[in-house]
Amino acid sequence: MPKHPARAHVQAARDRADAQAGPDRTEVQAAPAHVDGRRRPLRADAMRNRERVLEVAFAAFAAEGLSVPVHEIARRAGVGTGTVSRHFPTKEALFEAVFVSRVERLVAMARQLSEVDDAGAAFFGFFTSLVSEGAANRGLADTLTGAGFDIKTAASGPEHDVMGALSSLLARAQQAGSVRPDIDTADVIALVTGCLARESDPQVPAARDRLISVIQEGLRPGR
Amino acid sequence: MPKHPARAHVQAARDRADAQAGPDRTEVQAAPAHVDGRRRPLRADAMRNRERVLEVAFAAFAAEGLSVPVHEIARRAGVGTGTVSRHFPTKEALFEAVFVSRVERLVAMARQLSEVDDAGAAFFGFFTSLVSEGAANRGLADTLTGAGFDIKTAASGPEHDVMGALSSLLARAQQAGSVRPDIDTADVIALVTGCLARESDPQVPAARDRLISVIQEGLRPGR
DNA sequence: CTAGAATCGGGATGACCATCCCGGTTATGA
DNA sequence: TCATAACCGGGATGGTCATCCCGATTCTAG
Repeated sequence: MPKHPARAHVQAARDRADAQAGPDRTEVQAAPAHVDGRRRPLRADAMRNRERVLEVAFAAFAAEGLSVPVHEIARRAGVGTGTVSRHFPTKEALFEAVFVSRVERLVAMARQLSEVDDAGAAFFGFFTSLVSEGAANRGLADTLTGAGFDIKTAASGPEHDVMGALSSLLARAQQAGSVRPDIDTADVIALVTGCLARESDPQVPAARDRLISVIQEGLRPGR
Repeated sequence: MPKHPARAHVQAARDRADAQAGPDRTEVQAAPAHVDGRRRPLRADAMRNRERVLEVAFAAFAAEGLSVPVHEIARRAGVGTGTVSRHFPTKEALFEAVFVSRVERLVAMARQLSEVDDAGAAFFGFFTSLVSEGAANRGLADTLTGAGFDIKTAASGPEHDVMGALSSLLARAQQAGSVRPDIDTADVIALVTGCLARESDPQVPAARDRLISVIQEGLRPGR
C-alpha cells in the first residue's frame, strides 16, 4: 500500500499522545481566548503566537496544500518550529485546528439545506459547495482526494461530520427521485474529486462549472 | 502547489542528465535486445537484469503506484540499487520505460476506435479503456491524476501521445453530436480521475462502472 | 585460458521533513 | 520588584528516499 510519506511520523506521534493522554494535553480550539476555565488561560504572548500560526497555516494549507512543511509555516508566522509543535503536537493536529471552522460551516450549510423543500436542489447545492470549498482550499481538496490525512480524523464530533451530512442529503434526494438510487456517498466524493482535478495551473473556474454540470446531469435518474 | 515529494530529486537528476547529454546516455528501450548497432549489444547478464528489473518494476508500479521506492524494486528484482539506476538513470526513466508499452497499446486502441462508425461509442469506449487501465495500474493512475511525473514527459513520440488520441476521439464525438460541445480534453481527464478516485482499499469494480455510467450520461448533449 | 572492460552490489551522500529537546527569555502575580 | 513557571527559538534527532560512487566480480573477445 502506498503509505503517505509523512504518515509514519504522524502516527507515531499520535500513539505517544494517546498513551499519555493526560488532562494537560494541549487543547485544540478554534478562536476562543481563555478556553473553559479549568485551565490557566494561556499567556498573552502564547495566545498571540497561536493565533498567528493559525492564520498563516490556514493561508498556506489553502494555497499550497498539505505538503507545505511545518518549518515553512513557522517561518512565515515569525516563530520557531518549537512554538508551532507545542501548540499543535503534530501536523495533523494543526491541519485539524485550521479547518474545523470550515468544516463546521459546511455542516451547518448542509443542515440548512436539509430543510429546503426541493431535495434535489439541496443535494446539488451541497455538491457545489463541496467543490467550491475544495477549489478554495487545496488542503481540504487533498483530504477529500485521500492525499492528505484521514477524512474522519478531522471529524470527531457530530458538528464535523461532513460525510454524515452529505449522506443524509443524498438519501433524501434519492428518495425524492432526483438522484439515481444506486449511487452511494463514496461515489459522490469521487465525483467531487473529479471536479477538483482541474484546479491546477491555469485556474479556470469555468471548467469547474462545466464539470459540475456534467455530473449533475449524469446523476439524474434515467427516465 | 503540492509538489510531489520526490519531485525535487527527480528534477535535479534531469538537469544533470540534460547537462552532460553525451551520446552515451543510457538508452531507454522497451524490449529489443541489441539496440541499433551503433552501441555494443549489452552483456548477457546485464540484459537479463534489465529485463528482470522491468518486470518487477511494472508489477510494483501497477500494484502500489509511483511511491514504491527504487530500493524496493531493486530488492525484489534481486539486484543492487546501482544496477537499477545504471539502466535507468532516474526513477522517471524507469517509469517511462515500464509504461511505454501500455501507452502504445492505448494509442493503438484509440487509432482503431477512430475508424469505428459510431463516434460516440468510440469515444466512450476509449474513456472506459482509460479508466480500466488506470484501475489496473496505480502508477498510470498517479500520472493521470497529476500525482506522478509529468504526463507529457512519458509521451515524446506520436506513438505515445495519449492526449492527442483522446483529443481526436473527443472532437469527432462532439462533431457527431454525441458529446456536449463545450467539453475539452482536460475535462475528460478530470472525469477519468474521478472514476479512479474510488480505487482504494475495498476495491469495488461495481463502483467504477457506476461512476462511468454517470459520467457517460452527463456528457450527452442536453436536448 | 586470460586480460581487461563491462557490470554488479550496496554503502555513501545529500535532501527533505516531522518531531523532540533544552538553554535562554519573558510575562505574570504576589 | 522579583521569583518562577510558562514559553520561545531553532538546533538535534531520526526516518525516508533518490542518486552517485567505487571496490569487487563476472562476462567475453582474442
